[in-house]
Amino acid sequence: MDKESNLIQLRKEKILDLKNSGVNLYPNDFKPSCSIKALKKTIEENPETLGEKGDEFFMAGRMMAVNIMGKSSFIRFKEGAEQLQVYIQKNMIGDDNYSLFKKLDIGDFIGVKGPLFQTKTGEWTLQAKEFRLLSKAMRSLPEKFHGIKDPEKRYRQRYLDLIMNEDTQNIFIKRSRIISTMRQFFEEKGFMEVETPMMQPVPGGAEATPFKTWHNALGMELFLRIAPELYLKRLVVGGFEKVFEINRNFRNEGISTRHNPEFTMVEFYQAYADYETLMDLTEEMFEIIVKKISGSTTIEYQGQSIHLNKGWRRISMIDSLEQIGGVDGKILNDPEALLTLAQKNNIPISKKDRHGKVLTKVFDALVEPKLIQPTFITGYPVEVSPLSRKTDLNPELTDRFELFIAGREIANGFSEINDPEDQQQRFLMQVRQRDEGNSEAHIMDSEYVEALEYGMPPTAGEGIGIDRLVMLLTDSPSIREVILFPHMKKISE
RNA sequence: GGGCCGUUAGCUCAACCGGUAGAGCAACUGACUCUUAAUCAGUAGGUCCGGCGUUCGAUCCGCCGACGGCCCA
Repeated sequence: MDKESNLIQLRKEKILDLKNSGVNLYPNDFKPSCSIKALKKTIEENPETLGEKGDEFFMAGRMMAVNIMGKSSFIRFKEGAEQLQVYIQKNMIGDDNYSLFKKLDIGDFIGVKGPLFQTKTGEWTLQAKEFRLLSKAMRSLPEKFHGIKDPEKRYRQRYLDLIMNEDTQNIFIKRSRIISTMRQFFEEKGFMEVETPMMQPVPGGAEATPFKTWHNALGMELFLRIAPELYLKRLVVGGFEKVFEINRNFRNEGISTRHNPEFTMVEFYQAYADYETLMDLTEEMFEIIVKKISGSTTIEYQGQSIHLNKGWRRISMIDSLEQIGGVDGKILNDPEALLTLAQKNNIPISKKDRHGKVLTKVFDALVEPKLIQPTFITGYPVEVSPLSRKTDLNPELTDRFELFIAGREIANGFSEINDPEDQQQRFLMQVRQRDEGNSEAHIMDSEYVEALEYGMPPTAGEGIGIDRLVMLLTDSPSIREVILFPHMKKISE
């Protein structure tokens, strides 16, 4: 990877010395009694069983700090927020073991056995009676106080970030808990978890540029999915009336603080539900998750207080343009006046864009950034909603919502089209857009339409961006902070 | 894709107007049996992101490129 520094040279010589003196640098027969966390719990609950004559424990870990004071030393293990200090004395472990210990480095894994005692400051500390090397490190860790800060290094070598930065660990622990809480929520509501193809012959379910790949044996082009939507609805046709899938989607687009080429979404579908059912469900789910993760329904995100307790604002796109975007209501029905407004605000409009698309673009520019508190925007134009059911009283609009928090889209849900002829027409409208140069417009998926022709119950479905949700609940300014290995350019040479 | 900023020791960061690079921690040698950013004494460590140019002389100025961060589309 990089040139060998003097530090590594020295380390290699040391390792060779240890090997030559018969030390097994990588044994695998040491079994700790318990984790540090469990040990700390024991200390808290049963301090009377400890002390010099009390229970002895086998403990293992990476040495994160070493203080050698001649014939006695302190070392420190870290395990997330938990730490364990170990006291090693020459006359306890013997001359040979002690001189071996002195040759070891911060970053090495060691195992110790002994009872606990309290130092003069009261810290419970393991008194090592036995000591073993468990795994030798060849490279030295970053500096203990400042740790590792360079974002590039943190992302490319995430393991170092995780070793050195407790905050980073906490983000990914929270991420895991958010997903498991969500999974539990769906299961308790009677949803079944499924997995649908990540490689699809016709990429659909969203407006995005897909990644292409090739299957050799089948001799066919495949696409990494941009959404699981059309497969999940086939399952509803098949009789699975409540399904969800938590997995990756891939979009071949720019990278930013809010976009990673692969990102995680949950999509879920419920028969005999409509988009309003899902708004209620979303509020309920978020409240449960937020309480569990943050302990409160109010969170801080980048200096803003966000209140996530149920009863979020629901407002139509048209009303939001007027009330939140400050757009004169008369303009909204006047395509020319709206175009002038868009130009004035430097909103790029294509000549091919129909009125509903222009409205949506103006909304994105003037309203979306102002939606700090959780807000459902409803009544999306039919032109930008090729899979959403038309509103009964106004066929220009759809039974759809998007959820915005902290100025960002977090979720998108709607009552599904189950009229196969309507769906066919919508796809055709998309095909026309594609022909007119919109490379992100939907591709016709005739097999999906055929599935609808067998009959789909009235259904509503929703997708929630997990990465963005995790950003929100971990107060992370960039999506890279919540993805373990965000995509980076390859370093040449 | 565009704009701004950054890249110096293993890590975190300095270096005035262009005059051959410095600290803390880590490392190495030694002292030290209750330290906790241990302490004390000493030592070593650099392709200043890469290339080209300007200059007597470039970490510093200019151009090109790589990678990253932020903002915008």
